[in-house]
Amino acid sequence: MKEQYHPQSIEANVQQHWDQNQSFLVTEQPGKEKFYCLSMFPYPSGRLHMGHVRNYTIGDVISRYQRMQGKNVMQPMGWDAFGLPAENAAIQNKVAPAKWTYENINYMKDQLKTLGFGYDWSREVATCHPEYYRWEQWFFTQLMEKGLVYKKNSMVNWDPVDKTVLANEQVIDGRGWRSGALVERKEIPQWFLKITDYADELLNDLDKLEHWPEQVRTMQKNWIGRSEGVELKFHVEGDGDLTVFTTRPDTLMGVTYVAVAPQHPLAIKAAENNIELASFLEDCGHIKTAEADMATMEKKGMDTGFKAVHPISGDAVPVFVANFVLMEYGSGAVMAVPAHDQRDWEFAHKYGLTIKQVIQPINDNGEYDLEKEAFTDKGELVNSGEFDGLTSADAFKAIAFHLKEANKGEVQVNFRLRDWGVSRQRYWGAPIPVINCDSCGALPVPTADLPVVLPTDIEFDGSGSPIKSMPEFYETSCPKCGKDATRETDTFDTFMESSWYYARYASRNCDNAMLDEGANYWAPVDQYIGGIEHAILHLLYSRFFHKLMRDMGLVDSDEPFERLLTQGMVLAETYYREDELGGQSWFAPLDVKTELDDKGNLLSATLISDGQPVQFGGITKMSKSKNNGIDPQVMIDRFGADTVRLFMMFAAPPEQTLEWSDSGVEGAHRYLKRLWKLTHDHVSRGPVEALNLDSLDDKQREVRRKTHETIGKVSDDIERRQTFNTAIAAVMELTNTVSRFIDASPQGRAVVQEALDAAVTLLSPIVPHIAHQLWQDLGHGSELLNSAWPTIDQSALVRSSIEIVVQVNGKLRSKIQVSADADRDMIQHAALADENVQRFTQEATIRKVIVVPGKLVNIVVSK
RNA sequence: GCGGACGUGGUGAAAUUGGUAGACACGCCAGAUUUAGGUUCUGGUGCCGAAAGGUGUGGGAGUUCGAGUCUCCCCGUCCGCACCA
Repeated sequence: MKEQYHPQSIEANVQQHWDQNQSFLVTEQPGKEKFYCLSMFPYPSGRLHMGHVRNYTIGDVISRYQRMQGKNVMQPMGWDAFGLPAENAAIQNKVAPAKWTYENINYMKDQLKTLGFGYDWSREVATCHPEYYRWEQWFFTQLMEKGLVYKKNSMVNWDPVDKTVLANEQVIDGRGWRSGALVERKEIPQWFLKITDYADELLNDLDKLEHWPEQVRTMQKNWIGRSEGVELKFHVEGDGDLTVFTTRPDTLMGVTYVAVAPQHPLAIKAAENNIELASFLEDCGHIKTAEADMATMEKKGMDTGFKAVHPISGDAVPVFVANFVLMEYGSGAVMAVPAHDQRDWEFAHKYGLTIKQVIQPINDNGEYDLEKEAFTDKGELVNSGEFDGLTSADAFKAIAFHLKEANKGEVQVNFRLRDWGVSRQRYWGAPIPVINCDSCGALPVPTADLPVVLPTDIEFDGSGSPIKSMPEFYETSCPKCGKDATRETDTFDTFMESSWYYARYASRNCDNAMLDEGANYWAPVDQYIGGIEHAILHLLYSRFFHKLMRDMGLVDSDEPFERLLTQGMVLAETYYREDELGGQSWFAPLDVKTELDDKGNLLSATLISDGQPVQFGGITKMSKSKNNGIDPQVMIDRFGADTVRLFMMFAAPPEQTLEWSDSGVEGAHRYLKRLWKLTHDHVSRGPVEALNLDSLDDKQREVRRKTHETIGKVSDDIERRQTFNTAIAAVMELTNTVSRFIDASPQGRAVVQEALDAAVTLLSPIVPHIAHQLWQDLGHGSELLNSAWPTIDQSALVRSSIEIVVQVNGKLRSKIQVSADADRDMIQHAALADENVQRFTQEATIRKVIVVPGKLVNIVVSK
């Protein structure tokens, strides 16, 4: 055994050993318990960042732990390879998206290998590969046949200068990020998947996901947003009926106006002869499609001049256009009750509209002031004619019944969830497998003609997708009538690819179907690990896809992910400068020099290369677009993979947000050196004899107890709590105990051997390379990777006496030792007899004594 | 704006079921050995205080024998909001 710890050579040797033995190649083994451990696959942005290291280390720790529990573990890896950054790189560096992507994959794969993750690389997928997306295309054609796909108009951000559709991310302060032009909302036809058909099941099945974090289930529940209400009609004089949905029909008699979206036909009709209104609608077209922007903008509206007839009272109320009403949501119209809805209240105040109270607190309990704000609680009806005196709940039923009788409305369940728009007007994605024929309409590409391969030999200049001006791609013939037809040139949303990759890993080599029986052997994923930022969209779409695949007979489970660990984001500072057009260029934190005051506040930030100031852009998740990803490579090169893995797991519990700082890496490295030296010193003293439990002295028993307590603690921390930081701290305590234990006797050394064996094994999922080496040095011929996880010897845990904390009025005053089997009276007696305790109880009256056996005594006194 | 989380020493954090606040580390201070593979080892370290002791988990209130943990209000930060992935 070498005296010095040399991570670079050890890691290279151990990785080569795993490679040669194909240690992580797995196959289906009926009869052996399987464990599918999956980390969210990365977008191949160029280099790994710390968020990846965190994610993949967690996955690897869990995989190796489960393997040592004797399970058949699969841990695959692949690439979420389509997406916007490849197009941006193409524009910036004049390199084709495919070439850029594949080069990034190669580089990042090497990085993953140097980190020693136990992946079965034979299952690797890259979503930009035709052999992957052909099955996605096939699946889409099947969904078309089943009627789960449709086309409708929907809004996009249009850059009138670059003549291209912009992602929300590419719209900054209402302008295109490259052109600086004011964006316009534009409606174009797009493909949708009917996720709303599955809304109920997606909602109800959340209850089955016991091993998902509560917060993720809550977020999904709120996102799906099931609500019961009434859909009703207002007749518009000189036009047709206006349909609205409300969850508060009890407030119907308080409606004093109705509002429609700027894109609503009624608004457009009203604007035909109203220049002012037309100009208002034009202004409304310059807000980007993101809901956050819609919700935070100034609420504005304008009277259309139309009057709507109240379905019960028959009163005429004005119809307004309001910029906050969404055309995509519901019918694009809402009824407004200013007295009982805060947004309506503010709008009514701004435009001088009537505020009519129809609800009051029951028995006048509760305070409110309609002069200051809306009263939004439920209560009892007033000013509502025949409904006066009813409670909100009863009024809901009565008004719904009334409307139903009059054929003007009915009870309806509504979802906030909208159908999934999967069309993108971009190049770097999977082509949508549809052929448009003038006579036959939109038809799926026949299975035999799949995949529709995306041409990769292209020039990309950023002004629209090149395949849209490539006749050799889009010119084709109709599969039905044979006449000339055109291919769809839009591509899929990249969430399509990431919605089913977990299943494809399990059927990786199947070339005649989307999935084979491997998918049912491995699915569902036993442990899924990924960033909390995916809590809603990716996880909801995957759940939807799994149910679609189930209904097509491809898998037989209901949910894709059994247990979910949502990793907290790794954040870093951001710095930028604005250019003349108002665009922003972002600088890597490592290239910026900062000055802080004593409290850590930022005084100044300058770019190291030119010494000029840069703006601080806040602390945000590491991302390509803000250029604040920290490359782990420097750290790996300097300290080795084990140190980086140990440090990352030790820094914080996995679900917690982590503000990146590298202080402490050296501490992790130092610990591994200490562990190495401790083992070396022990081994160099020669062979160790077997433990003889009957002959141990007290100190030896104490070390043994620490060893077995640590085994229990670490097992629980890894398996149940998934807090790897405390697992590491526990092993550190154990090795600290061993370092302080000076006993060169044969049994003393046997106790140390047991402790070191345990420490090395317990740490092996986290620092597998050094552990592999130390295990051999400790004299074991077996392969640590395949060894069994250690178990607790209960007899080692027995204590003869325990410490009890004594408080007086809740304040710690003393600690006493009592025998482990002492009862309440004995503990209380010992506590009251304690010298220190008596100092605080002598002059006072004892009111009460609380004894918590095994823990503490609290003596309540008063003067 | 809406939905979800988070806030503990100089720093990362621990406290698992309401029961010793600060485990384990980083940093810092003092000492020892002198350090060639990013030295090593020993001791100290929340704050105030000589000590006894007091005080302390973003701020304010409350429940309890006892609150970092539970309840309410406020402040701040982060994530998501359907075309970043």
